[in-house]
Amino acid sequence: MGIKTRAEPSTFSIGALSQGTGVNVETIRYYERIGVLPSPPRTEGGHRVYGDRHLRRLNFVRRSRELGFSLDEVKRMLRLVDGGDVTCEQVREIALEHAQEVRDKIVDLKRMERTLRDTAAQCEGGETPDCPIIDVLFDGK
Amino acid sequence: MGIKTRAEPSTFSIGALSQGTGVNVETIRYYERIGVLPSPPRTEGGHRVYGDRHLRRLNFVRRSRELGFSLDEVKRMLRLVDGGDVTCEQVREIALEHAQEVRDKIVDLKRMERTLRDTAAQCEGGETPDCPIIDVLFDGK
DNA sequence: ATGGCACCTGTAGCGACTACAGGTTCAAGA
DNA sequence: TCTTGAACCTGTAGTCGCTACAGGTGCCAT
Repeated sequence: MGIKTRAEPSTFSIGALSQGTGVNVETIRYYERIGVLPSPPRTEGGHRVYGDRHLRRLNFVRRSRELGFSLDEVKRMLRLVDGGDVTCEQVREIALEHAQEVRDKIVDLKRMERTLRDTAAQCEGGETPDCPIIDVLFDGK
Repeated sequence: MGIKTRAEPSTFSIGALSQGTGVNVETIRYYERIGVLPSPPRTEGGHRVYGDRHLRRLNFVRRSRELGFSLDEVKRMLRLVDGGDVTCEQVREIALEHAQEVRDKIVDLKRMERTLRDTAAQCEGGETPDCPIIDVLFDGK
């Protein structure tokens, strides 16, 4: 038998994984519970033991979340990756669908902001009890 | 005693109020429970009876929500209105604070959208199992 | 051996609703 | 007047993506 030349893969605790990814410990356990992360092996005493593949996967989840993907979308993408037969097309579809949702949301928020600005502009901000903002909210434009 | 010349104020059911405001029946009851709407009088049998002031108030809530105010912000504004000594300044403060939150949110979403677009652009969308989107999500830029 | 921090499970809370289940009332038609 | 059945009632649980306990155990350094 040959000597093992490859180093043992590094393992770490949930706290270290949290540090390494910036994802909260509670959130990591939550992700496991809802099936976003696989259940890792445990120590005799029941502590979770993670490896590099968990780190990579959790970073995937974190980056996706930062881009506003829902956990459901993340799950769908991970399922494709796990299936092995993931194609660009499938992932691109999810990403483009999501991008459209984001654009729609931006349009919504811009409309809100404009209305807020317009309404507040009518408001002198004095001590008057007659407030145009209140009037608009009560009785519409 | 003189004849009453003013018409009886119109009253309506929760269903009619829902129709009139576009707010779900369940949501109206929810608003009452959390103290955004006052408890209306009831019929003998326990059905809620609403009047014009409820309609006005619910429209206020709906419009505020459409502008993205949280129910807590709505409550604060209504408290000012109810107090009677509402000043423009106080309401304007809430509105401007909220407008800033909306602007921040827009900045966030725009950043997301840009990243999504950039990433998806690298993706030919073919049958290739090597997907740049997946790569970015796993391993960062 | 022991102290104390990190870990464990399970549950409840947030915001803003929505969706039941299982029962009662109301109003219109026969 | 009686009978439908839609609309109403209460109370509870589910949604999403976490976060925050409480009450207990493991791990490691001293």
